[in-house]
Amino acid sequence: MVTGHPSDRARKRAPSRRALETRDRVLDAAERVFAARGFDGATIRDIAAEAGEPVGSVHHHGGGKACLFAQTVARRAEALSAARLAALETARAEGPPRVEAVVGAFMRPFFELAEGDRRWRDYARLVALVSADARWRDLAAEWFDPTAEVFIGELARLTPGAPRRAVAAGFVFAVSAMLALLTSAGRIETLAPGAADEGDLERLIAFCAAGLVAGAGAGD
Amino acid sequence: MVTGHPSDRARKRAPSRRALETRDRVLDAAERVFAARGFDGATIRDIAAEAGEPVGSVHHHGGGKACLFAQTVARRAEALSAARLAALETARAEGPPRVEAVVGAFMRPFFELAEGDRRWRDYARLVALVSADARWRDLAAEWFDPTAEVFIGELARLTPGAPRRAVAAGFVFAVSAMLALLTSAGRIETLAPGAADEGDLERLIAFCAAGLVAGAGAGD
DNA sequence: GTCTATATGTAGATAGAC
DNA sequence: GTCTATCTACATATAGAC
Repeated sequence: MVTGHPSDRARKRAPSRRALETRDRVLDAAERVFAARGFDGATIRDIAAEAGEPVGSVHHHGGGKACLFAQTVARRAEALSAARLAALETARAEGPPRVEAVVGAFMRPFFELAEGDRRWRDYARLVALVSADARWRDLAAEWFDPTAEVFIGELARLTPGAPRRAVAAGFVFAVSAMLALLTSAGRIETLAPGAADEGDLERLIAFCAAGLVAGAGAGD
Repeated sequence: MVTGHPSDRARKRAPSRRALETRDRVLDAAERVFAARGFDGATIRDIAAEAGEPVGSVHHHGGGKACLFAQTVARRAEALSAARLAALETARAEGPPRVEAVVGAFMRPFFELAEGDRRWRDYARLVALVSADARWRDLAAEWFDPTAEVFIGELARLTPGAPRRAVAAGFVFAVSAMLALLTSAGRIETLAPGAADEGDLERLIAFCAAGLVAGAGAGD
């Protein structure tokens, strides 16, 4: 799958400010449309209309549909990783953290970013798409696996004796649960009508922390 | 989204045996192709080629793409629910079961069906697609929610004092983790290279059971 | 860099012979 | 019921004027 923008190879000069704004508008629109309709369900035309740009402009700045998708995923990945790693450092500052604090360091930054910012909620849907679709495995490996390794390593240190496979499995389960809450809180509402959603994040963290501890000793 | 087959309204007579076989071949092919490429990524032509049928035949038996998808989801839903409810009855036979037994009754039947049967593994991908995409909410509500209600009710009985919202949230987290393992065990392999996958199901059940108990008291 | 126009392929659906 | 041929729409992508 081609994901490199053509201009990466032969960029002649720095783009103008207006060009950068256009590029941002295109990426913002792509983020919304990919989040709403998935990769195959989205069309360049949808994105162009959403951005208020002509179709050709989306191609020019995006470098093709797959490359455009890859760019939207990459754009916020570093900020997300940085926030998570900073939270982990904070948790580690006073000696070995508890499992719950490590899980919180991974999850809370994403929810804080998503709270009140539609763009990060849309981005969460992109992350869920990438995680669920083997076609984007390379993208996931590039942008998400390094941080995952750090957290898995930290969790392994806190659950001595647990095989790495058990910790990795628990981490994958936890990420799935996190993405479910980030992208479809409505599903919980359907099964528990009328209740408020305050506290779901705390429930998620408690769920995953307890699960990681219990899973570390199971299945061997 | 239209999901009713035209012949539902004016079926003149029972279909011949050959027609039924054709219909089954079409549904089998649709299941494979939808599982591999998603709803938007799949095409009627892919399905026709996979089934060894002409394109028109797929339209005739499927009643359109959306209806065909709905049929593939519906086809195995009752068998899955029945297996789960039977397992729950077995667990309940000797007094109140433990949370872990209830989680196992929900999850084990699906893994047992998927083990060694590619069609059920493909079906798991369809279930994951339906769960993640709001567009299929009605389909999920029709085929999966009733069983979910039964299990949530049982779990609520076993965690007295927990608000229903907490139990429902835990159930959604557990289902997400289950679908992650059913549909992309390879993701665990990436993060824990070389290790075998024996025991992941036990880890999943331990993870979710502990998470449900811990989540029941959190977030309030 | 931007935008119009267009090239080329393929999608879902259907009509009508057999 | 089956299968061929076709309709209509829209997809991605690009060429080239400005």
